[in-house]
Amino acid sequence: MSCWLLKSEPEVFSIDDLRSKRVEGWDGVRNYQARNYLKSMRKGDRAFFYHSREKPPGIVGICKVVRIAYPDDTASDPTSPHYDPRHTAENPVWFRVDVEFVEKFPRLLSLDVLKATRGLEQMVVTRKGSRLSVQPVTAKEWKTVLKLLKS
DNA sequence: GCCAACGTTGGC
DNA sequence: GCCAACGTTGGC
Repeated sequence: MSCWLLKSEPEVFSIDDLRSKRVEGWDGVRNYQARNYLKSMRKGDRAFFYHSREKPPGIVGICKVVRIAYPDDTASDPTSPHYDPRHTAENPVWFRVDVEFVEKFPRLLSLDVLKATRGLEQMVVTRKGSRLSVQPVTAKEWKTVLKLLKS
């Protein structure tokens, strides 16, 4: 089982939105590297839910993959901000997975804290200029982050 | 809201 | 296939 980190602007889609919907398609990803990570996700994989463009940004909870990658229809919708004419039913370019709410942390683990935590120096999200919205997380990093909740 | 860092596009 | 110009992301 792999671990991931999914970024979302809470103004657009927050952990609370996921909690009330229970399951939601993680759509709108329009970056090839992020898409490739989406496609390598397996059912049951867990992901940190990260709020970006927040004050402060950070990890707010956990969700899990309940459906593996399938075509992201928002790419076929001309009215969608994520529309891409190259994407067709025959040749889908963009994909999404479905994620289910697992838990919301009692407090946010801020990016500042993550950056200052020993063992998370190599974590993708703590690296400068890291814009990837779907990121792999190592098992070790996953445990280190969870430990922060107990401190 | 600014802008650095990054990804993509397209002229050549 | 290089790389300048452009668009976007996201911390600050």
